[in-house]
Amino acid sequence: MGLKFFNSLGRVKQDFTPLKAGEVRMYVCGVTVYDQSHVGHARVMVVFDLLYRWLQQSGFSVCYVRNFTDIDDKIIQRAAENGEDVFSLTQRMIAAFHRDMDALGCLRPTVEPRATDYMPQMIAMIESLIDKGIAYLSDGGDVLFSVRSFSDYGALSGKNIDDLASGSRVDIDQKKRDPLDFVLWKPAKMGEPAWQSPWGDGRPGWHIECSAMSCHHLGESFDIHGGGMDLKFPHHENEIAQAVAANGGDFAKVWLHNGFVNINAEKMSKSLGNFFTIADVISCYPAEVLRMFIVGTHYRSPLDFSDQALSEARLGLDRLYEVKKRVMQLDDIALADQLLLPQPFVDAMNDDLNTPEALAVLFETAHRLNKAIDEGGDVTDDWSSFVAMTDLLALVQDDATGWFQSGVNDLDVAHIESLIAARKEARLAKDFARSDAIRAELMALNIILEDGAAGTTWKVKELA
RNA sequence: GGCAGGGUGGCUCAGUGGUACGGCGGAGGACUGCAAAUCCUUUAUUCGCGAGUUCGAUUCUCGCCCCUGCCUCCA
Repeated sequence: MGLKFFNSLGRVKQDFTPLKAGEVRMYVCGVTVYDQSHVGHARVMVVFDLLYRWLQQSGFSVCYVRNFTDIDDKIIQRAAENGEDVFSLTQRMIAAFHRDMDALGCLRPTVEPRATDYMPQMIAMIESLIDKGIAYLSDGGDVLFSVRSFSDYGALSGKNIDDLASGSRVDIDQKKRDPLDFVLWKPAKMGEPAWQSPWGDGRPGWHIECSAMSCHHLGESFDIHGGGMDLKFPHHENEIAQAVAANGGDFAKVWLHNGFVNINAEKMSKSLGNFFTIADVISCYPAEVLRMFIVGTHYRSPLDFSDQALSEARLGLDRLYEVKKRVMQLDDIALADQLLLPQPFVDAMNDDLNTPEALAVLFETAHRLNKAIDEGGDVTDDWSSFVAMTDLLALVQDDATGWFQSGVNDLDVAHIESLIAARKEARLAKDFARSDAIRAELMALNIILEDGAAGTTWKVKELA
């Protein structure tokens, strides 16, 4: 079974064939850098990181472009609130974003363009749209895209212009010829950052940057364009309109949209204020737990965020680390010459990136490993598969012992180990009362002891 | 109002025209001085409701109920 994707454009699952054999060009909408990223952002980034890894694993050479929106109204507003320079705010937030992504195990894209570095490309695209009569300069000095001049408008989101217009929540703006027309370039107000253009000093509208940057790096037709479901309309619809109208070409062939992260069955978003930042979450849980939480649900399904959900992700990960720990305690661990992914895992990933199914294969492998260890059987093949799968998913990457002992300082470790040594003597002397007293003492400190063939090990008890 | 996506065991999450994957949890057992971990057995006559197509539907069709999202910035 080959690689298949559910293409939002047309809403069908279809075989994937890149435009150019062996190469995949993909663009993913990144973040607007005015604040910390939250769990919703984490989801997109992890989902497309998985896709990036999977495409490479499948033998493609991948050019992955993910932008930063570093100029926009919210950035200007936030910078003003902070009494901070726009550039310093965006620099800070980009650094924070990178920290979050590194913690989550997301690989850096091939290119991470920043909108402000692409003014000439955006201006050229807008000029081309004006030349073609598709964009116009309004009375207020805005350059607007005329939606009715683009016949395919609505193809991605399945919307019909007239339906949109009639039931619309869009404010009627007198400067617009049609309420759906959107801004390509807007004049700067006093004190705002501005760039020179044929229409005066100003800044670009939101949508044009993605069209300009994606086409600049990937050409006028490329393979995959991704982002959150909420970007489908109007953002992606507008990107298509701009790029196709200006350049011709098909723009993106496959559109992939991930579902939302919800809290209490409600979308997590900045505007509702019901969000947790990635930094918040990873201060309470190992970052891999957040990744596991995301990987455990298919990317297009809604994902309910809660403390309980994170705990469950952690417990699942614990099981995996438990196997790793047991394998590491084996005398002679070998890896096969080549780490082969099990076929069912490959099939699952090929099937529109079905990570829950892929995880099921991983857990089955873990179970077989445990069984083989219990029975003293050969572990090489399953362990090689286990490593191949966890490496691909970027899970279970920590040292197993460290995973279970995280958050304990050196002083406590010394204390724990001295108690374990004392208990060992008590056990040798068959003084089980003393032995149990020590176990109880450590349990009170949330430390669980495990007596194994190789001696006693300990781990931190997780608080549910 | 228009459009889109959902409703699967205690929780979570896959999936399929022939009665359901995995994880968490529960129960019993094995192992252990006691534990923990692991293993074994077990835990949905059932996949929102009703009707239809079919030898057979949770999976296809139609209707209904409920939930969420988009239609304004949003990953």
